[in-house]
Amino acid sequence: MTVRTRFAPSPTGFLHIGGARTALYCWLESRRRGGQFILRIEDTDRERSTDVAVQAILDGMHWLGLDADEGPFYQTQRLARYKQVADELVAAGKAYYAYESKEEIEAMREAAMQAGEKPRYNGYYRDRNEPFRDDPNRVIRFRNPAEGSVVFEDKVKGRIEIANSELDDLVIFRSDGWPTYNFAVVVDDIDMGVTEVIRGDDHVNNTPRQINIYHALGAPVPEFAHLPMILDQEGKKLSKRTNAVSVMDYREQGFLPHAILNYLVRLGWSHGDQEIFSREEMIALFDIADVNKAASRFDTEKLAWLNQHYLKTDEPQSFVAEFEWHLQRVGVDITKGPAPVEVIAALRERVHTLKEMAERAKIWYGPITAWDDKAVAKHLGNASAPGVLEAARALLAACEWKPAAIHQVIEQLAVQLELGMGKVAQPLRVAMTGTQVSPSIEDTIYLTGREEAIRRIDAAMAMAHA
RNA sequence: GCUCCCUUCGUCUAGUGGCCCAGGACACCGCCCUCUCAAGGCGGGAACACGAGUUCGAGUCUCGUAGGGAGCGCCA
Repeated sequence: MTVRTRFAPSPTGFLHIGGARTALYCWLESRRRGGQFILRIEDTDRERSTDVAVQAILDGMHWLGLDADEGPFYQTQRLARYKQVADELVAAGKAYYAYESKEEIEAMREAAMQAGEKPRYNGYYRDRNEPFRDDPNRVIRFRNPAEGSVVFEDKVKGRIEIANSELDDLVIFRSDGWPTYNFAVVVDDIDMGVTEVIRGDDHVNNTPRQINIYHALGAPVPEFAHLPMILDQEGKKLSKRTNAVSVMDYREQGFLPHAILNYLVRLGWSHGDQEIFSREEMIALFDIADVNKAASRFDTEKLAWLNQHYLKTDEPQSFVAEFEWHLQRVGVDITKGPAPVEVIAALRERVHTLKEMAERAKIWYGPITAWDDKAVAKHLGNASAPGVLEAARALLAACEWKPAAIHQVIEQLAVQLELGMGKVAQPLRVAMTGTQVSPSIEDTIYLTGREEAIRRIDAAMAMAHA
């Protein structure tokens, strides 16, 4: 039987980083084993599900390149099927109607807590054999086995056993006519032939209940793998308030999708000492059974390192489009400056993100907007600066406009004026950028363009004399 | 409260009884290189939560303690 995994988010928010890792692992597991990856939107919570969130999740998945083989399926479109299965369960005596109000249930829970027990349903209607009646409080509850225990071998956590006496008769159909999560997932996973259920470990405690439903339905139980949580830098639960949680936030911060994937694949999983994984390597080497049991923290510094690694080793062509997206976001008109690929070549070793790259590229697409006083004083205010600028102006007006040729001009200048490279390059750097930090001087000048470079030297000469 | 789960450098991790006075990576510090900033090279500090056991031998097995997390919904 072929392996089928599924990613089943509920559309109540954006695709967050933990969900992205779950999706990645599902995707990798299906890819390595030659199976299928299914996307299913769990939108039975009519109160909180939104179309905006559905779109955000789809966009996030697409941006990461985690394309599904099947779906997206929507649970809201499968209502008739859930009803049918629930009715079968009731007919077979494996589920029953119950009529307590929410308030009554709440009171029941509190009473149980008082008595030092788990808060749960007391089973009032379990053996009452109450027939269907039209009642606003009517729900369908699953008749959970009273005896024995449920045991399963989790591919991440290992053997897990929970006594049925710990489980109560959960609601599988709400009074509003919609199925609950625990029921809908099982019906869907059976119908969709899911063989590997890979999800967050906040679902571990639901698994025994679901296994009981599989049994009641006479369906084969899939394999389970529960992934530990991803915590923030402080070891706290990731929260929208203090962390970037949406994968699209990471896009805005200038991270490459592949860097995020590489970071995520190593968070909780490893292959010896290897840190860098191409898409193909991930697929070939990843195994859900090798995932760690413990929660891990999200370390933006390491993500930044990976991002830079890909920035400086990937073919610039492969991410120019993404870079141009960032250039536009910082208000750059890319027709008014150098080709973005050339900017990438100059900056890729000096920044960690595309956002940073775009910020620093601004100086080549428009006038210098700010002068660093210290830089001006130090490098334009010294004795040799005017001579350097003047000589450079003359040579740059005539040389071939290529970084290598410009480099020669600078060197020639240093020899001619009997100055160190620093004395020659720094005044020019300040002239080109208004600051004392930039890529190599020849790249900086080259990207500025001849006309503009000369204009900036003129401006700098005025400042040097003043 | 009850149930389930987790615990190796600051962080991500290697490690499946001897190869470990614990390896790699990020971060940090130092040196080198150098037109600035980076990148790169070299080097450094830094961990088996604790306590009992089992064993000739334990980071690795068992039990306990402590700490952390998740769940206990007509949310997913």
